[in-house]
Amino acid sequence: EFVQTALVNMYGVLGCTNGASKIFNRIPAKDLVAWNSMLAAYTSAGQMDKAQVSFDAMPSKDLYSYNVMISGYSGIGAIASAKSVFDGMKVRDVVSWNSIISAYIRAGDVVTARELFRVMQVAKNVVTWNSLISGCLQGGLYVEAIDLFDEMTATDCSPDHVTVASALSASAHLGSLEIGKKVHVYAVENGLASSPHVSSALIDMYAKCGCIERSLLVFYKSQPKDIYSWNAIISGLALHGCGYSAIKLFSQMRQVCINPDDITFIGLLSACSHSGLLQEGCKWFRSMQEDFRISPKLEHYGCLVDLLGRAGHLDLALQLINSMSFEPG
RNA sequence: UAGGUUCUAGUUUUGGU
Repeated sequence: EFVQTALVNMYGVLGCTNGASKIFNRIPAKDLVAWNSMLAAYTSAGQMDKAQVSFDAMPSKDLYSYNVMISGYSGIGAIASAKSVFDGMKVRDVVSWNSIISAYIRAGDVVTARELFRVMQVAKNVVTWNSLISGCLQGGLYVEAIDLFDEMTATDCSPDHVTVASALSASAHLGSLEIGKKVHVYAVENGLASSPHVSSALIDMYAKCGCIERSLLVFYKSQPKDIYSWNAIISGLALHGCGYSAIKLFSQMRQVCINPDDITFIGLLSACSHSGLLQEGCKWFRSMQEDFRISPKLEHYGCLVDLLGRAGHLDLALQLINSMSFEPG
């Protein structure tokens, strides 16, 4: 029974709801956890019709069942359905509150998320705080994100690496080296500075706050360097007009077998653009498609149009725009 | 001996869209 439930979960994680339901149907005595696992498989695949049918058919439900439904509806942007599941609960735990708060955040409604955060009757945990802080970031409310970080440090719920990465991102958007440094100090003092999320956020923060030297320092010290860190330093060098350094790091990245993604090329192309490297930019734009099989997105075209325009080739820039297979955003 | 299931996250072009 435990084994079969584990299989249902495995199929669920893989997004294979057919496999999950086959296993589920073969379980002779389905307990509540098995039902919840089947529900989770449907909700994480976004199949809310099937999830709702299972939910209604369940012989009994617990907090997990309701919470899974809230996050499922949240995931497909059905905020009204998420709310009605939440409202239908007699007892709610912190995960229920976190799920409904995230639902409003995903819907872009930070106002309601903030209200729920303030009135919730169960103790907040680190996810509650992180959810609202991340909502503020998505809504461009960077000062509020930092205020929440400060408020959180005064509670008995300590920030974790997710919180710190978010606070660093807020500092970066504000361009405030002073705030960013404070968050960095907090991270070091609390043993959170070596997480990959925090490392890349530090690299980004120092670069955006005008301090490319510190950004490079963090980059070289960080271990292991994941694609987020590589992308952050390449974009950072681009921002500072260090085109050749960006290209150099790009080739180092490939030497250590990190595969560039579409974000890497936005950084690389913008580096070429900021440094006026016309030939290089065109070369990498082609290479991106031919060697890396990455089809250009709006941002890549934007970089290249900018590059061509700055070099005085407005005719070629226009030609490129006309060659796009989709309408400019 | 209470176990398998639920919530948050860092990198993104165009100097002031």
